Amino acid sequence: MPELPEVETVRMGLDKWVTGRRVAAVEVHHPRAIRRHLPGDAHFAAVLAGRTITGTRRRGKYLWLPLDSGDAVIAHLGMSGQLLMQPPEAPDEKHLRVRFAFADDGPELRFVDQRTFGGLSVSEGGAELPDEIAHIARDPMDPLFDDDLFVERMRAKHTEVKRALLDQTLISGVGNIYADEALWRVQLHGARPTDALSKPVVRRLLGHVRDILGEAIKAGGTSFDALYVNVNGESGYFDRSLDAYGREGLPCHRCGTAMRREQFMNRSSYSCPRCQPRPRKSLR
DNA sequence: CGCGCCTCCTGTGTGC
DNA sequence: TGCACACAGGAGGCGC
Repeated sequence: MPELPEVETVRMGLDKWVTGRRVAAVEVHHPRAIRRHLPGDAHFAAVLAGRTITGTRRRGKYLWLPLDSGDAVIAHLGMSGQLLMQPPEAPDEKHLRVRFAFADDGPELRFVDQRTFGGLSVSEGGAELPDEIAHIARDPMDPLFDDDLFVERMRAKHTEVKRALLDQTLISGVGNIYADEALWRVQLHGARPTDALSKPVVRRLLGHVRDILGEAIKAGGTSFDALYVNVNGESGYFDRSLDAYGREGLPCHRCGTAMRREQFMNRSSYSCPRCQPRPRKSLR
């Protein structure tokens, strides 16, 4: 369940392995792994062959590899995607979707994805910022993220605060886990209407989001099972310090009340019934 | 146009 | 033991 910290961990791990290397050949093992590429898999592989990767970039949960052609390879890990560096002789993973072999015959880059919610695509001229992800907001770790604009935009929305946190066009990089963690810290129930939140509360919420993402990057990303593994093959361990996510029935780390789980947006939300009371009036 | 629901996908865990 | 089903959930697409 990679969110921003996990994707950043992958990006950092990948950077030293792929930057400056020339792609020799790309094999697509599963058509669904290539997204939004109408010319097809063969074309995808053809435009990448012979290109040199010039770096690694990220916005929110999206990752891209700028190429010397000015194009870029976009990657989204979805639920279970992994980007692994493997020696060419290593046996294929069960869910290997795409293989990048390099001209130097060194370690391969492999995209492995069990649930195929993730995918790769080529962005023409997208080395700086792919058009395909231009609609994704800057993430709060981006030096150019505009705090005032975020506060203004959130308060202008007519929705619930957790929905807003998960809206990647408002703020990117936050997923279900870190949204619950930030809401726990600021002591808000996720169903609280955004337009009724004060500026200081939204500002504090943003501060917690930023803190949590930063802490998780430091810890190397969260993981709950073997699905998420960073580029070096190590699982993250931030889950040891979670206060809300996955803690149904366990005592709140602040007041000791048993944490609750609710269905929200077709997924689980965890909160403290005492510190995060449900709003009296839900929307509509 | 804003908002919110549906769907895609497969391995794991649970209950009968 | 085996089957059925819930669950994990990011984000594009679409309906209201």
